[in-house]
Order: sequence, then C-alpha cells, then structure tokens
Amino acid sequence: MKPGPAAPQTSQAILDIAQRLVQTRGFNAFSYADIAGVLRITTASLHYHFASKAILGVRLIERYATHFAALLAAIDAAAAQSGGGARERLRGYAGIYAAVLAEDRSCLCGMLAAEFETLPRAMQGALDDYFALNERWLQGVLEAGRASGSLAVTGPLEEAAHYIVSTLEGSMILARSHGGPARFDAAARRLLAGFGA
Amino acid sequence: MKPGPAAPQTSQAILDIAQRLVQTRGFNAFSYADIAGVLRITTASLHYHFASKAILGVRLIERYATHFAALLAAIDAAAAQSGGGARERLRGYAGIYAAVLAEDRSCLCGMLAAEFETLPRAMQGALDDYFALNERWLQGVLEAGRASGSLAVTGPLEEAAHYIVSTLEGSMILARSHGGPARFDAAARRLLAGFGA
DNA sequence: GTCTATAGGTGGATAGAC
DNA sequence: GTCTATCCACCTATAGAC
Repeated sequence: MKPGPAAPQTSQAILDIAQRLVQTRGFNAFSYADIAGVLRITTASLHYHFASKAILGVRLIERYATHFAALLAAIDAAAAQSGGGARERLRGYAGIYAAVLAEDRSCLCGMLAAEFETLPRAMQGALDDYFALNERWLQGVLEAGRASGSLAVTGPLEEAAHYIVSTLEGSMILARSHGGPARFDAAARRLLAGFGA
Repeated sequence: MKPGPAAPQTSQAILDIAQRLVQTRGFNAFSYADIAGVLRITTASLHYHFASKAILGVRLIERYATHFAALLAAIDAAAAQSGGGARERLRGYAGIYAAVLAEDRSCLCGMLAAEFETLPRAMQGALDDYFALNERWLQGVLEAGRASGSLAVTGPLEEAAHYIVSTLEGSMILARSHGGPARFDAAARRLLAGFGA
C-alpha cells in the first residue's frame, strides 16, 4: 500500500472520540485532555491535527452532516428499489435516531443546539446547514407522501418538518436522562402515527 | 419593616441571574464570575450564599420546580372556576413553555437534561423529581380528558405524558437556535391538535 | 455579608526539540 | 507527528480581615 495523500487515521480517531464526547457530555464539558487520555498522545499533538477546539467542532459537524446525508440517500435508494414510499422513508428517518440512541449517545447536533448560544460562530453556521439539510429532505418526503396519499400531512410542510425534528431531538435528550430508550421508541411511534406512518 | 428571618434578597438575586444563565447558556457554560459581574460583588461573596456550584444548581432546580408546581395549581384552579376542562389545562401547560420562551430563555430543566451526564448527583436527583412532577400532572389531565371525552388520548398515559414533555422541550431548544418562537408555537399547536386540544 | 488575597486546578494554546 | 515545557487565562473554593 502506497502512502498516498497522508492517511489521516489519527485525525479520524480524534474525531471519533470527540464526537462521542459531545454526544454524551456536550461541547462545553469536554477538553483536549479527555481525547488525549483515550488516544495516549499529548494535547500538543492534538493541536497539530486541529489547531483549535472551534475548528475541531466545525469539522465534527461537517463530518456528521456528510454521514447523515449519505444515510438519507441510502434510505431514498432502498425505498426506490423496494417500491417503498414516503411512509418507509419517514420510518427510516426515525430509525437513524434510534440507531444513534442504541449506541448510548444523543444526536450530535441536538446536543449542540442546546449549547448554541455559547458556540463559536463557525460552529453555529455549520449547525444551521445541518438542520437545513434535514428539514429540506423531510419536506421532500412529506410532499411526496401527501401527493401519493400515503402520508397524512396537515399544514405547511416546513412546520411539519420542524415538528418531526423537534420531537425526535427532544425525546432523544429526555430518553437519555429520563425514561430510557423505550421512551424514545414510544415517542417515535406516536410521532409517525400522527402522520399516518 | 422588621428584619425578620434575614430577608434573603441577595440570594434571590443570585438565583435569578444564575437561572437566566443556565436557561440561555447551560450549567457548564457559566461561572460564579458571570454572576458576580452582574451583581457587582465578588465571587467570594457568592460562596457565602451558595457554598458550591453544585448546591446552587440544586437550589435552582428546586425553586424552579416549586414555581412550576404553583403555575400548575393555578391552571387547575382557573379551569375549575371557569368550568374549563382537560383541554384548557393542557393548553395552559403549553402556555407555560411559551411564556418562558417569550423571555428568550429555554426551560431550565430542558437545558439541564441535555447536560445530565455531567451534572453532580444531587442535581440529577432534583431533575428526576422535576420531570416526575410534570408527568404526574400531565397524566392526571390526560386521564380526566379521556374520561370526559374532551381529549383524544391513545395508548398508555405515561407514554403520552412523556411525548408531550419531549416535544415541548425539543421544540423549545430548536426554536432558540433555529426558527425562532414561531417554530415553537406551530409545534405546540400541532402537538395539542393531536390530542384534540 | 462583603471584601482582599490566594490557593490549587484545569482550560486552550504555542514554541521549539526530536 | 509527537514530544516536553511552558504560558496565561479562567475556574471553583477557602482563609481571614473588616
């Protein structure tokens, strides 16, 4: 195997650890020392890979958004292939959240949304993009479901998309502190039922 | 006016400022220095009133829960007097959240729920009590509404109560970072509509 | 109840050797 | 890429004077 354009394996490991820390503790409650401890390198080395915590935070959100977009594309592809419709796509969306919770984490961006006011501007902007991406996709699903009659969508699509994201993020946070995963599952089922899914 | 049992006006002011800080920035993102700066006293003086940040946090939750309970009692009293039923009480519940958001804050306990894993044990216990109080009251409302036919409640009452809290907390957090108060209002309306309120 | 002074710790970040 | 060493800002908390 040739070296190639510098395999960024350490950078990836840093992002993996940092992501879990944010998803479980929040951005303000972890430090470079936490990552360094797990990785057995010094905090000075971390700064080589990510010059500042703000930059690390932005990269974290961008990677998460990219991964999320891939999952949404996979849902679309699976629905197209199996003849599944908007109903299956909406269920798939909730399934992404359930999978994250099953790893005993919250949504990265849900945690960051709670800390929004304290985040560096660049992170706030990246978060905006993440939620815009989510809600754009959801609006597409809802629109298709309404058109085909497979989903019961009342009111503006944007509001409905907002509602879905809010409910899933909220029940995720509360499931981790009170009630456990079962609480999230029940909330997701109730939410989907409201849209006829 | 007699001195009485030591009017704790400074302690109250500290709690007021700390509460707003937690509601806007979170528990991990504010310091004694922030409060001291607003109040124009030193951090050493703050420690006279609240020996540790953990104790301040517990008192914050307890006061919030007590105030919240009073608001719920007022809703019950108003409904009893005006002949309003479960529907009005449920609307009143969402109204409490809307009023908090109108002051450009999130729910104190919603913010703390996101940071749950990082909080001192005593604060975690106080938070448990807060949510138990909320969900007990909501279950009572839902039960009454189901019995009288004024609310459309499907599934276990506990799950329904969980769903209501999760949705309101989630849409509050996201309204403050994305979408604004209108986003919360729309979500609350949609939530209530799902219960026939 | 409030102050000064300070302890003791942790935070993010940098310089420069290897 | 990783290290040692270090800086400086900030944090919670305490001792003791007033």
